[in-house]
Amino acid sequence: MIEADNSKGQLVCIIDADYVLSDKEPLIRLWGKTKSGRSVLILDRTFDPYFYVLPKPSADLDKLVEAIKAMEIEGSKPTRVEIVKKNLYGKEYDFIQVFSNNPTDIPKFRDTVKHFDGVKEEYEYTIPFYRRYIINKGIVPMSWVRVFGKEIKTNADMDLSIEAEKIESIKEEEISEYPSLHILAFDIETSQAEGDEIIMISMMDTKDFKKIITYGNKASNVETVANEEEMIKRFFQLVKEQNPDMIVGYNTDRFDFQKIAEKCEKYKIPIILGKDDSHMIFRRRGRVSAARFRGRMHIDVYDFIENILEDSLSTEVLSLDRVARELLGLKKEKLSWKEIEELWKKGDIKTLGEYCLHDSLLTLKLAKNLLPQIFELSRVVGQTPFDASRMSYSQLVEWLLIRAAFNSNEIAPNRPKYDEMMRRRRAEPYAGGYVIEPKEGIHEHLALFDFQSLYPSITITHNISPEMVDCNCCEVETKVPDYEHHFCTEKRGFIPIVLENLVRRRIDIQKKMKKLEPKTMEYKRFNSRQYALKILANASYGYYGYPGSRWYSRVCAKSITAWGRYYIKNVMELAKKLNYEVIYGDTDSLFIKIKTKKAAKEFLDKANAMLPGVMELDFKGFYKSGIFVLAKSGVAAKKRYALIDEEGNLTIRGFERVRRDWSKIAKDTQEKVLLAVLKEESIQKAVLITKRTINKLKSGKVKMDDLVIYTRLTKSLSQYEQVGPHVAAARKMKERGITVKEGYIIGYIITKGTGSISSRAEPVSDAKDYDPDYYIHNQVLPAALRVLQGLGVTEEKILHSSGEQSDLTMFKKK
DNA sequence: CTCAAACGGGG
DNA sequence: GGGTACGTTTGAG
Repeated sequence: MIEADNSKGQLVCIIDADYVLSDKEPLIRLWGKTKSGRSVLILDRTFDPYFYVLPKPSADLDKLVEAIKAMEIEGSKPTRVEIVKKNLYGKEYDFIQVFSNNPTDIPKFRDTVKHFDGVKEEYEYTIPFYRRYIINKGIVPMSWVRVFGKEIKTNADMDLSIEAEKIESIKEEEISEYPSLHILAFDIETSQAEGDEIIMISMMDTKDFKKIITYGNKASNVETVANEEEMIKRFFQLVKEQNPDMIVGYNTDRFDFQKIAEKCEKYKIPIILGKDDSHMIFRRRGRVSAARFRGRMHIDVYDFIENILEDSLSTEVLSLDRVARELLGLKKEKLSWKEIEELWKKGDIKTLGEYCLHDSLLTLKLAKNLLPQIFELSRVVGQTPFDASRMSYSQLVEWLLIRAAFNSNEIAPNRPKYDEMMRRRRAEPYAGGYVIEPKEGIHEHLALFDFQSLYPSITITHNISPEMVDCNCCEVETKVPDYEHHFCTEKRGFIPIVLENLVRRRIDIQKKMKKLEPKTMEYKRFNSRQYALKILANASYGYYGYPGSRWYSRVCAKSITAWGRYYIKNVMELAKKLNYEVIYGDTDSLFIKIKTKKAAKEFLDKANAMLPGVMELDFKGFYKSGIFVLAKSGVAAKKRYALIDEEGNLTIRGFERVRRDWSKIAKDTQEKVLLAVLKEESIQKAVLITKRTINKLKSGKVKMDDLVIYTRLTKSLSQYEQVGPHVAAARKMKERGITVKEGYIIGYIITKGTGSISSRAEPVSDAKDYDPDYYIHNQVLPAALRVLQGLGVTEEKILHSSGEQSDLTMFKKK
């Protein structure tokens, strides 16, 4: 049956996009699925890459156009050169649009053109071709299109391939659901003991397919092959057989696929996991290289969690077990590195297999849980889930703005050059949000109020946009508080318009949600979408101040925080005038001592009556009591708090996280302290645990194993300018004839004696004693205090108190 | 105080 | 299709 009926077109949801060069011409490929679940590849060869040139005002435009037309680089010439009117920061100019028939020509042409007489600047020469295409064609990933064209044959493993003649986007309102997708999760286990080998691979998909592959030992639940190489080949073969639409994993960009790539290089086997016959590529994108295969989207759930979701999680440790516990309520029995190697050595493949498969299961469940959120984010910014799931807040805002710019005939400003970025980074920090530091102690009967999206509201209300700063066109009615700038009140700025649109869409969705049952799929989809709209609006302030921003503007960023301080101070003054005590306030939220709901509502109404535009204060609820701590560390003040609500639920934030370069005794103590607080509901017990650990350290009875600190040598020994403890220990090892190289992880113990910490760092094998003071004050106490400080416990209290902390035991879960 | 260097996730 | 992390923490000097 041919579904590509040219009269009606084919309805396809676009999941991914890329391009290939075919006969030296770019061929755009859109990878999608129909409602009935058929996979469709759409090909389009009608789109040409281009960039813009801004001539100097003095330039002879026609002459410049001729010069650009005449240039020839490595046999390529521009295919078309046109003069177009476009806006840059709201002002219209004549731009020269330079087309090519090959995307790789664009940087070459740009490099040549920039030296031409009469050229002021070049623009939009770094927009990846497939992104340029979907933006210009109005195609939104994870949305539907109707494609008209003829069916063709390709080498891709798809149900249908269409050479497109016309592609129509379907409006968001018409179809908002997703096609059903076949998702496969996988996980690998490795062992450092035997040359860093991959010892096992497990898979699980949404069609009930499960598989564990290993080599060597046999077990009933696993498939055993001859060796590592065969196992990897078998993995590729199984992926091809199952032919899922997506592959998902946890930290697979940085770990699993890196390991697989290393091994494939060693065995000289190609990594073919896509739907065509192309190899896997690592697309460098800043810190992380994204593992990409064509036509089968790889989503690394961890990337998305690290970039975006972390802010809304209560766990501060992003390991698979902790994230799964929070989001799914599922526990992962965590095996340590050592335990995995022991199971492998013992040949207990059955247990190891179960463990490995369980990780695939958790990853699959996590993906099912998070993909709807990734898809909505993808829709809102108009980038593929592959890209959107790997973007930071700033990048998401940037791509949202680039698409909006195209739609309003604006040119996207360039990213800053390296020097400019460094200059921005070194710039003086400016005043941020207004903070009222809390008085020490426990505060009761707290009402929490916060501004609904304070910074986006300010941006919209006061028209904060770079091209609107200090205009000459209108009467200056309102200046930014304590700042010699004003924003135009006649015209609307580009960014406020974009934000207004986000806010309006969010309000519409929230209205629709009120009519739906919270359990329905539609409700959940809307909820994901309003969340996506919210985080993008909230990230826009940060984008003004982000050094890599295309729309960087310190004036805008400063003005936003200045207005923010102005409004929250106003609200605080109102509270004082009404004789309410403000206990704590930070940027956009404040805790006020109010006892009744009625009084809270009255206060809220009075506050909102004096706020302009879309600005609005919300009442978030009552807390029976709370403690707030402002832990000064360097320049920035980190906010930590512990709250107990009316139901008796305890919320603590800003406490966890000791890293791997901490000793086991510090990590264990922190974990026990946290458990005491959260599970056993006793701060007193937590203090006792810490005291006990300290006493044990003093007595000298702690096992040396628990004191080892592991740190990686990231360069060769001679290259170090600063000799940290691990470097000092490594140098001692070298002197004693042990090989140490870049990349090695050095284990050391801080021993007794005098001098710097480094000079007392001894390699594990040589350490005879340990310095209790160091482990108490630099390891155990900081780790425990990270949790306890927020609960009002100080170092002195742990060291000197008799253990009586009765004033704090009220912090209990019900 | 400034500056260099390491962490995260995975095993 | 030119994006070379990022924000935070620790210890040395």
